[in-house]
Amino acid sequence: MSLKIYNTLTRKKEDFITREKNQVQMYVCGPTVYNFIHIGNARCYIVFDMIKRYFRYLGYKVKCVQNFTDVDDKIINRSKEEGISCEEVSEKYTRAFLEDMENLGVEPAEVYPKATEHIREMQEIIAGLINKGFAYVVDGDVYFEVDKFKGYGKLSGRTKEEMRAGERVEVSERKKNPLDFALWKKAKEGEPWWDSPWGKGRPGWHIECSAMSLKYLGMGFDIHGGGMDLIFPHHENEIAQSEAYLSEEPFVRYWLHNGLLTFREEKMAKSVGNIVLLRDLLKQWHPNALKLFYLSTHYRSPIDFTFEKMVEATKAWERLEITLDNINFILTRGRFEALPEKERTKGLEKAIKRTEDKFKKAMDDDFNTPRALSAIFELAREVNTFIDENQSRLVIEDKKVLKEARDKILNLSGVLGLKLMQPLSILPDLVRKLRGYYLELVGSESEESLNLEEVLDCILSLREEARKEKDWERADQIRRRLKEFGVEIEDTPFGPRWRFPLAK
RNA sequence: GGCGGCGUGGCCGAGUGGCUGAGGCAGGGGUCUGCAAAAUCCCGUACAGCGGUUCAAUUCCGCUCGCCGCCUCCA
Repeated sequence: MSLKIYNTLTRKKEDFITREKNQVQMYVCGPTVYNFIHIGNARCYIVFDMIKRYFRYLGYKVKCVQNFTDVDDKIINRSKEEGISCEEVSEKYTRAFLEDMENLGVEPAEVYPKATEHIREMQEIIAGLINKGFAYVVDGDVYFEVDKFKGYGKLSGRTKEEMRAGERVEVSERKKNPLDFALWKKAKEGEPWWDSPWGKGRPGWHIECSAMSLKYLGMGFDIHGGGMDLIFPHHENEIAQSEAYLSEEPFVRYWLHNGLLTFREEKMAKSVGNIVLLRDLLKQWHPNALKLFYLSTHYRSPIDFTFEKMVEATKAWERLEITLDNINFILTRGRFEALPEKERTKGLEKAIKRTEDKFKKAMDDDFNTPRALSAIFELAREVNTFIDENQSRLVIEDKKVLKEARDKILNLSGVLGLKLMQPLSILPDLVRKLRGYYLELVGSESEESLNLEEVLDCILSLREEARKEKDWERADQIRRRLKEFGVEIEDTPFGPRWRFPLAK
C-alpha cells in the first residue's frame, strides 16, 4: 500500500515518490497581503496542512515554503485606499495572516519568503531568460515569450491556440503574443520600484514563486500546491519560466490543486458582497468545525459554504468529543475489577486496527479525507457500543483497550488537523454566575472561590440529594437552570456528568 | 466561443462493472433512563434523462437536459 496523488500535470493519480528519501519538499502559494483572508482562501491552507500532517504521519520530514506576495497592484490600490504605504499594508496583512493561521490551528511553514526580499533572485532569472532568448524587453517592460517555450499549456491542458480562441483581454501592442506575460513591469508614477538592468520597475506576479521556490527548494521539488484557479495562468507561467531558465524539467514533480469554494452556490466575491473573512468566522465557530466541514469533501471537489453546514460540522465534531468524553468518564468513574476476561476486548482491539488500516488506505488514495473520517466515526461507534455493553461489569483489561481507542481517535483526527479534547475556554463570567447560583441554592452569602469543576460538583451533589429523595421537581429545576447557563447534565450509572454543548 | 468538471437517499458526501450504498446531519421506531440527555439498535424503494457496449452499468461510451469552474485579478 502506498500513497497515490493526483497530479494536475498528468491528470492522473500517480505513485508518490519523493526526490529525496524520506523527505517532502513542498511549496504552497501564499497570500497576496492586501486584505484579511476569507474562508475560501482558508480552504487551501487547511487542505495543505492536512497533507503536510499526513506526510509526517507516514514518516517523512516535511519542508514547506509559503510565500507572501507583498508587491502587487492590489497592494498598491489598498495603500491608496487606506492612506498608508505599501509596506505598511503588506506588513499589516502579513501579520494578520499569521495570526489567522495560528487561530485556525494550521502549522506554520518552515520558510515564509517575501517577494520584496527576493528582487535580486528574480532579476537574475529574468536576465537569464533574456540571454537565452525566452524573454524580450520593450521599453522598460520584460515579457516572457510564450512561443519560445514548447511546453506552454501542459499544466492547464490547453494549447496556445485554444487559449487565444476566446480572448477577453485587450491585446497589448507591446506583446509579440497576447499570451506573453510580464516578468518585469516598468514603474509607474507613485508605485514602488527597484532598479534593474531594464530600468526602474517591479516584478511581475509569477516570477516570484519561481525565484523563491528555486531558491529554497531547488529545481524538481516534490509538491507545488494552490487553488485550482492558480493553474492558469500562474502555475503555467511558473513552469514556463523555470524550465526555460534552467533548461531542465520538471520544475515540480507533483502539482496539487484544491477545489474552490462557493458561498450559498455563488462565487465568493467582493462584487457579490458575500465575502466571509476567516477571522470573522472564527469568532463564531470553532476551527475544528470549519476543518471538518472542509475535510468532509474531497480536497479537489468544489464545496459550497453555508452556515447550516457549519452547524452540521459542529455536531459531527461534537460526536467525536462526546465519544472521547465517554471513554474518559468511564476510565475515571468506572470500577474495573481484576478479573481475567481477555476475550471481550478483542473485538475493540480489532476495530482499532481496522480503523487505522481504513484510514491509511483512504488517505493513500489521494488524501481521501471523507473516507478517512468515516473510519474514525466507525471507531467512535464501536467504542460507544463497547461501553454500553460492558459498563456494568468492567475489568482491568478494558482500561487498556479503551485508552488505546481514545488515543487512536485522537491521533488520527490529529493527522487531519483536528484538535480534540482541548480544554474549553470558559468565560470567567460563567464561573461567577454558577458560584452565585450555588450560594443561592445553599442560601449562603459567604464568598467561596470555587473553580468551575468544584462549583459544578457542589451544585450537582445538591441535585443528587434531591434525586435520592425523589424530589424530581428540584432535580429538574437545577438541571434546567444549569442549561440556561449553557451546561448540560446527564445522569449515568456512575453519577452525574456535565458538558458544554458545542452546537448552537 | 474554447477547455475542463459535476449531477448519488430529506440534506451533505464517499464509492463501485455484479456482492450488504461509507460516514455525518435531519427524521421515524425500539432499548436504556424517575424524566431527560448521551449512547445503541432497526428503518429509509439512490445513483439526472435517453440510447449503446456487456452475461451484467450507478460505475465504461455517446447524446440530451441541468449546474459549475477556468480562459481576466483570485486560494
